[in-house]
Amino acid sequence: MSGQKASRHSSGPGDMVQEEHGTPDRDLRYRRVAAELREAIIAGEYAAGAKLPPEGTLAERYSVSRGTVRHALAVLRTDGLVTSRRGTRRTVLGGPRAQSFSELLSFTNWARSTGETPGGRVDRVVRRPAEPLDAEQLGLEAGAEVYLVLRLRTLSGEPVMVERSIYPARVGALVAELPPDTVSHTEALVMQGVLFTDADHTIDLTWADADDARLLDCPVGQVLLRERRRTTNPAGVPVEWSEDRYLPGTIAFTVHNSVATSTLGRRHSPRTLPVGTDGPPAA
Amino acid sequence: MSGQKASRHSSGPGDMVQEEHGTPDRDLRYRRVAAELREAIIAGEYAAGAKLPPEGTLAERYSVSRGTVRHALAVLRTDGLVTSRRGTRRTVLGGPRAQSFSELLSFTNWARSTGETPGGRVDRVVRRPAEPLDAEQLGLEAGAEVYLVLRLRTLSGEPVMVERSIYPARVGALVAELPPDTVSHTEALVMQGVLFTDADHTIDLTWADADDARLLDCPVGQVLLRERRRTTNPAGVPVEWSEDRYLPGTIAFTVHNSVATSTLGRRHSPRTLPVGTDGPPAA
DNA sequence: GAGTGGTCTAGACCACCGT
DNA sequence: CGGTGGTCTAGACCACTCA
Repeated sequence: MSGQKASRHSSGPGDMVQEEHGTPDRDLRYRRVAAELREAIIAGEYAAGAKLPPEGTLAERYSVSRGTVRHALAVLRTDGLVTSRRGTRRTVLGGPRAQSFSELLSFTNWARSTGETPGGRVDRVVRRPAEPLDAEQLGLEAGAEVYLVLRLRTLSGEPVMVERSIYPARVGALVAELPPDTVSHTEALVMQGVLFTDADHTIDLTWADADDARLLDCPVGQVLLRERRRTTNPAGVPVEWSEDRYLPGTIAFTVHNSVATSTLGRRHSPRTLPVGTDGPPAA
Repeated sequence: MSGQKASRHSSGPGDMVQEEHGTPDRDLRYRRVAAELREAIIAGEYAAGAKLPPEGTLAERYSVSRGTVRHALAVLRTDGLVTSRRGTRRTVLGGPRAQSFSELLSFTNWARSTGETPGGRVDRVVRRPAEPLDAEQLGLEAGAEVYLVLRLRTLSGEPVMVERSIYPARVGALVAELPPDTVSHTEALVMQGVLFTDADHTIDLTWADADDARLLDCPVGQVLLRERRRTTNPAGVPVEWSEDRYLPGTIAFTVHNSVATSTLGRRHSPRTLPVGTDGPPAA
């Protein structure tokens, strides 16, 4: 959402409706409508560039109010499936499909959604006092107890990423109890009632240290694509702080945004997180 | 927007309301409310972790309907300023503030919004037939005429990024006419009536070629953070296709997302765009 | 000027959270 | 159980696009 262009267009935050947190897809009417439209688009009933029927027509077709249709269309719009402009019918866009929050949050969910086979192994779990950056990101006192989980993640058996997740004590204790072969820590936590609702991501690059090199089977100093993520629960309390390092060529991050959907930004001077300037290790 | 968690939460696209394209911030009621709440939050009237007043109260306070308040809050939510959960009041989040669409779209706008001084110089403008990737991204016939604009971008005089923008003939012709010292091509285009409403971004890494090395004053083969961007107008017609290569350490990309706001994704196997596997040039 | 999307209202009901 | 946010409706009016 938000800004745009100067003269004719020009900014202004976009807007979105609220949403429920945990209902099967087709229970809610707007989701049902969104799902059916999405399927129709993907099935090719509406080709890229085609116009969608007017809201009123859709409302009749699905026997819902216009408001509900608009809610559904807003979902599709954020997903980057359709645009809209006053005065004309909505247009179907081509382009990549955005993924869901859970696919973003969890390597496992993401891999599964792409048909890949996710795997991994825990390298070590360490219980230690929070370092300054940990404390800051998790909103803890310096020195509070945290858990560090270092894992290698694989795709179809190939090493792809090293994940360093840091959890506050309460959450970390749950993670430490998980069976060593647990594929998705995130999923396990969710099932134990830990809620993940918001995440801030920072993407830049860094260089492999000894752990990375050993786990990814690459030289120390190898350039890696880095994603750092701070995830919070509905109350805004941080529940995870993770640094993921990907081998180049294995992954790219995609973002869709529009005048009605912001969320992405660039960062220059260190604001919250230092940018990866450390430079390649002497190695 | 979108998905969530498994058992209790679990996925499902989020949702957003539609939005208008070009009205001053405070004309619309929901924007006025959003703006005032945003200011109040930034001013510290609601600290991080604090609870916002209930929707009904806000509706009275601003003399609008509850629907309008919800619309405003949805804006703040997408910006990552507040969370929400049924049954409890909304919570104010800390964390980085999301930037606007225009800041994302244009290096110039972004730099200005951070207080930096953007600069740059055009290295060359080439009019040539579209290469296969260009044609695909711009939705043109192979061999259709496009304009390539190669520019060095600087921050406070320091080289930061090399931008290769490819425009379809109609748009390119406008760009080619711009005075050589035009700082913001995007802004200039907007003023000429070219609309930018949606963008797909892909972030990965690549290695400097001869042009990059010359302009950025770095060795050939230097690792660079790459952002490729395809921007479309409200009709879904591509208006720009750009590849930006940043020196490491100068920049990081940030994304906020929540159960109510997706847009970010990972990509593994080439779907639309090949991931940067080319590997460092023999150099 | 007809068609269509964006804004806004008023009210209803439900699901969930905490006390 | 009361408070609060999420869903849905029905209708109104306006702004913009396009023929």
